[in-house]
Amino acid sequence: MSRPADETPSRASVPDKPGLEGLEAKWDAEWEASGIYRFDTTRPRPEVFSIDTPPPTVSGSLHVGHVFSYTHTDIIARYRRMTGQAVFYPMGWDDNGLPTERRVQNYYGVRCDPSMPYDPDFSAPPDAGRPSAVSKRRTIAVSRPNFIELCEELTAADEKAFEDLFRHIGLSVDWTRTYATIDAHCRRVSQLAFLENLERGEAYQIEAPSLWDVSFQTAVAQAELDDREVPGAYHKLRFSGTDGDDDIWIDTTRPELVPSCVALVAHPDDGRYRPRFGSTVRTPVFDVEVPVLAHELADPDKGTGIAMICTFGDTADVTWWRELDLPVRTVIGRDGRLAAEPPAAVESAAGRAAYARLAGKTAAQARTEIAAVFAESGDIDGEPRAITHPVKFFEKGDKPLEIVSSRQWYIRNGGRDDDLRQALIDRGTEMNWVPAYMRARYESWIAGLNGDWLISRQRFFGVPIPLWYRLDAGGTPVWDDPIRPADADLPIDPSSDCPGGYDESQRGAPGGFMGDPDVMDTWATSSLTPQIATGWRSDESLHAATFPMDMRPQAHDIIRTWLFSSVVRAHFDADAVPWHNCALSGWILDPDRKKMSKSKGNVQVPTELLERYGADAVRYWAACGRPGTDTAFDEQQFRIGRRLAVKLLNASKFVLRFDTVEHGAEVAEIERALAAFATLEHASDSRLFGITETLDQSLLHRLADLVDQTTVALESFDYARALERTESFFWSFTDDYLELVKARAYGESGAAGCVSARRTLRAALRMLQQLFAPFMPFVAEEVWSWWQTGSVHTSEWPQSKQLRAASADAGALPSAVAAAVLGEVRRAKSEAKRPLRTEVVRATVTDTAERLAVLEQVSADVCAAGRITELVRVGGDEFSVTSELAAETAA
RNA sequence: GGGCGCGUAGCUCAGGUGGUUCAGAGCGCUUCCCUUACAAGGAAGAGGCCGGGGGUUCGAGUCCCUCCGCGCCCA
Repeated sequence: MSRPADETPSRASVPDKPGLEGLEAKWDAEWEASGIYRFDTTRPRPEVFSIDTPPPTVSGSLHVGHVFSYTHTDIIARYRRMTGQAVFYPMGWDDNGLPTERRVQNYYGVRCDPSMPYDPDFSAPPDAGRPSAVSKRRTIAVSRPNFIELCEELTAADEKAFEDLFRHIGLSVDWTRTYATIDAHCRRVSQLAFLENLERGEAYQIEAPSLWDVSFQTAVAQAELDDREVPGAYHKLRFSGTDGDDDIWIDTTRPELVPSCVALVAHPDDGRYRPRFGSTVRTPVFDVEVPVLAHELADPDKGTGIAMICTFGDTADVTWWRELDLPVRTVIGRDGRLAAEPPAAVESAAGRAAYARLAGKTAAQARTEIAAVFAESGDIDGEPRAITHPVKFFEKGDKPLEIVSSRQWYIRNGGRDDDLRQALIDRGTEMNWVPAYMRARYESWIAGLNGDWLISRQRFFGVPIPLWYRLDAGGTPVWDDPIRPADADLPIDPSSDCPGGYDESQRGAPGGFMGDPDVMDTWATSSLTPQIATGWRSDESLHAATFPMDMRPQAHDIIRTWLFSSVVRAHFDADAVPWHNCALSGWILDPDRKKMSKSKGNVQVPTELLERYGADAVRYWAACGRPGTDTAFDEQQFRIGRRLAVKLLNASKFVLRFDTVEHGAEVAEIERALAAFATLEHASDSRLFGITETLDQSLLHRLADLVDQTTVALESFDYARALERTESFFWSFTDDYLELVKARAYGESGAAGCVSARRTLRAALRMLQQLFAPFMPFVAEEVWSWWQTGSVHTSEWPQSKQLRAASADAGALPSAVAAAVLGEVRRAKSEAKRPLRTEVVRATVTDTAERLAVLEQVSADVCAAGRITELVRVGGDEFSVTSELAAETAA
């Protein structure tokens, strides 16, 4: 009985009492040691599957949302790996941006002062991390490079926690390939891409009105806006006619902006005001003469149908100001307060006196004050009327945005260029969207753009704009001709690095230079993750093997930001799409169907769930959430997943026992037949399989169908369907097939039937372990290790061809007929409240001739499983089974 | 106001190109069973005019229209 070693691997390692505990740590260590998830850099592009993993924001805490969508991606990665592709699966950390900046300020008690030089001897304050101590002292000013060092120090611990979580849930990430969006590599890519955009004219700076957050003291981009319904009040104000014209009454929610009023505007078709177009009126109290103009953006149904244009109250003002060529009369400053002096146009003593009552006040304070001023002058009609109206906010802010004029950097995105806009919409059609309807969100976002992408931010913790400006003899910056660094010097920080040909003493001095004070928006770096991960401009062979990437997984709420901006960058950098497939995941909702978020306090912590149910069970729950669909958090699903994992352990143990346990059949003959049977892959002729029984052939037929279905589903990123089909098959495998062949596998009906059963069991088990591997990698690897060599995760994905050959066209019917009869017999026993092991003296099956013929082929198995002594078949139209149970024996 | 998605058993959801297979799964509930893989299990049962109304068709959860309700994105 000699057998090749590789056909009898470690049978002894099937445990008596298999369990799930400890599998995560065991296999994570094993995978790390064997390096099976490392990217093979020698493989050519067609054999590579590259994934643009979303870098999680590491400044927050972990929650189940992280487990959810990352599991979806991992399932695809594992499937692709089993199909033979080299999977490029890096991990990034997003530690660039406001959330980290704020945490560092509070944690260390520091503030960033970009004007300070780098201090190489600086170290973190000793009381860092102790809020009570930090809050009692003054904040320490540090340079931007020092501040970034503190950010890196603080985020390192968070990144460790995320990596631990991601390892615990079995992400098959190549952990040798990680990046952080604030690290030197990312800063370099971000700056280099910006400089190339600048050279090609895709980036430009301009002094223009832009949306401004007065709390954060920074400009913000269109993609970061939220409209919020807030209370306001219409103030009906009198503008007096000139040259004897009637007065005009306007409704405004922002009366404090009257000193910045530059015109009135009504719709060109509005008969009420048409006679007045071209005439002028005088503003109340401030007494400035302004024109009455026409523009189609004016809404005749709003208020009195005529609006005042101020510089600037909202984005409509900006449009009117630009298109009607109006002057600027600024009153609101960057701090959100009214400037000390009124615009020059306010000349009258009364006007200036009135303005003095507003100067220095916040917009809200000034609003109250000016209502009093107008009440005194009689220019307001009645009391302000309370309304609610949508107002633009920075998504992270809590004060309404103001619009101030400032010098900012932009990247073109089609918002002001129809050709570019169309080109970017066309890029969307080059990508496969999962689910397909998500493309509509992308297209409608682009269609609604009304300006280019503002990328400069007046913040500290971010990637600096890598430019300097010459200062003329008067110390004024020469904006039009920036000094750019050499590529080799990147990344640079212009606040502490010197441009070539200058020295530090010339910083800020007339005839010297100054650094650009701004940093780039966090999306300006995140939009480059495909370039960052694939070695763009730094590892050209890696880049060639992995870009454009195959898959971008992400949540649907950031299509307008991350997804769109990435397409813009790849369009410019590579004249290509950044990836071929966009897989959009949904959100986790709490059981009340509300989105989970920290602020709502309904976040589930994954570590506890992983402890209680195991990683495979948590992954099971995640995998049940279909692509793009929001999924409610349901702890019940974890239990089901756990039960499935346990079932796989037990079913594997059961099937594998038949290698050693023999009953009545000729042991030597069975051993010999099984020895010749390694895996189905090695056989090409159906006769060689030795699978002679109809029920076994039928199972293989259904298994072939399953393999085809799951393969198709996974190819189209529909992991949920693949899991559902596999799970459903698996339960019928254990509940019906295993019961039906149990006796035969024990050898109770001869050697041939025994061999057929055992081979089928082993072939099916092997494939089921593989089909489950992407979903439940730990338990799959565990049961695989009991009898196979190597990792299941690098085994070849099952193919249906050999199965079909072995199934001899048996079809699915024998399985269905056998299961149906067995089910009826079980029901009879259940209804009689008798144990399932009760003997059935006679079972009479009524069915069609075709099905009865099939039943005959599987009757031995059915009788054995149902403990049926005599099986009688009767022709008929309606399927039914009458079971005569053996008499109850006296207790 | 515009766009997208969703409304199927008490709950969570499946139902690729309309046709005995589409009226399903799991959970929950009820009953039974310690059967030699599994009692952190197994077997069986009850539960639904597939949101309402029209239409196309020989035939519609499945396609079209409309209404109602819910969610998300954008104005």
